[in-house]
Amino acid sequence: MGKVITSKEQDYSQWYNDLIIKGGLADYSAVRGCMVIKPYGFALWENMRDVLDRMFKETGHQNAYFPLFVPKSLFEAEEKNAEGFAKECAVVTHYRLKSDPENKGKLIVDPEAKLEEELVVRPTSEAIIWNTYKGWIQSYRDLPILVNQWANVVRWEMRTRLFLRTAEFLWQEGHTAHATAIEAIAETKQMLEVYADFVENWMAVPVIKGVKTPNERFAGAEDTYCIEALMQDGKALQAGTSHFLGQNFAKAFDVKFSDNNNQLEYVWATSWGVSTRLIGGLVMAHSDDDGLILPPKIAPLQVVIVPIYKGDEQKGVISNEVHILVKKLKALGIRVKYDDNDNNRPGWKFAEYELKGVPVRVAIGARDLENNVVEIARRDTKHKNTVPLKGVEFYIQTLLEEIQLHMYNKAKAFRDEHITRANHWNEFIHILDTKAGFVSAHWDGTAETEEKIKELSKATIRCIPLHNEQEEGVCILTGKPSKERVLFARAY
RNA sequence: CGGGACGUAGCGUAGCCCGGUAUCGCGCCUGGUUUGGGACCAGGAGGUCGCAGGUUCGAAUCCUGCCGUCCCGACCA
Repeated sequence: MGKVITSKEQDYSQWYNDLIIKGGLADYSAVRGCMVIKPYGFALWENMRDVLDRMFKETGHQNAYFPLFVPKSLFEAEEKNAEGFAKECAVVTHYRLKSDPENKGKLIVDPEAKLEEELVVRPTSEAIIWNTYKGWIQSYRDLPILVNQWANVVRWEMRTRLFLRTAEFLWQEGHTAHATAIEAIAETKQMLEVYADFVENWMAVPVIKGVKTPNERFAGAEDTYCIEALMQDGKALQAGTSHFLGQNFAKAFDVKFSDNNNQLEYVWATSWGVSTRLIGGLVMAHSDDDGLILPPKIAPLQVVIVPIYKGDEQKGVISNEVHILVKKLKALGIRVKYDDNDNNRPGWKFAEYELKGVPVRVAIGARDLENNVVEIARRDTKHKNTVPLKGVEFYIQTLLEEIQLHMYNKAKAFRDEHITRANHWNEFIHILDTKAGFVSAHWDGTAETEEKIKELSKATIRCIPLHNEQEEGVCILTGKPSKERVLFARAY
């Protein structure tokens, strides 16, 4: 027996860690709070990145790259943003090490090499970008600026979790500049739709689109839109955010443009991002006790073919047949691997690829060849089927689509079953403690009540859903009047 | 930053209470037999017992300090 995964039931956190580590997505590293993304995990990220990147370009954006370091004076320019991130910033104070005169072979920070101005390692890039945009924008003819960057950022978190929250993580951050508020708001909403489209249709994770309350808003934003996903343990996960920044950064960095009446106006801004955290969400939304379950559209490997043979002669015959099949599958654009490694037996391979979440497994043995069939196993349901070898590539192509759809539908059914209405406080707590998931409830709209609910229940307002149904009611905590329900949940 | 657990071969562990140079499983190497759900036999390699001090003839084991990791909480994408 090889790698054993802790069951979800027994210890959800450990189950999650086991999937990441034993599934080969990532490793712990020598750096506290930082992880190594292994080739299999990075291949998954690359697939996600490529799709998103294409979507960004289709919506008119271009990629650029801004510095990792932000001078402190720039960082603090937009006060709310700076305050919001201040307590999780890594700061560079020196630029040189030297040999320790008292400890041979060791190094110390050279006290002579103190920077005149500290450099903040970016927790997000609005500051450095808006400082740059100031030089790019004079006229309305320079607008809009639609830029995205793929980058790493650092947020010095107290507590880390693989993919969900690490000190350093990879993400993309879009930063756009517009002549009007209307246009900037449209951009903010457009990118939210792009994220929702990506997460639902490529990652097979259903999301709820909504707006954050002022409390939960991005520091420095006028409005934060989000997509919220639900994990199998009933906790919510913010999967992406898109911010309407108003003129806050333009004012902080003095970015003005002349409109067509030669009037000077401050520029309107947006920013939006998704990160490697999505991988954590993907894992927790779909996987089971046997390992990862990856949606075909972004799985690094979509099909693995395992030969079953006695002796080299049989293996040769099977391999000849498989090579033809591999070619056919590749011609259809399917990512396939033929695992003819002699070191592991079929049973081992079955378990290993299930652990890694490969959507479809094809097994071919001598017996199958005699009958001109192969055995097809799908990862999501674990169903096995014997199908004719002839035309099997089309069967697989269809099956991959079916798996993608099934994964989404299953996750959506789970999500929908876990949106529960609560009308009284006791009911609210009871749902959170027993069933979890989203709780739809009335709230009086004040930050104080929101805080109080969070303190008492550990649940936060995940969002006010877009196009939310208006309904008279009373706040579950204070009994004050409310005109719509909002979604609460305990969250990652 | 608080609470808890832990640190012994690549991984998972026993030994620690009661001090005598380290157990077992997986993995790895060699050879052979195997291959339809994590194969078997035989032989073999691999260890600063987290780090630094201390006690002792002798420390994985006892004492002190430090470091690190994970889990739970507060904070956050």
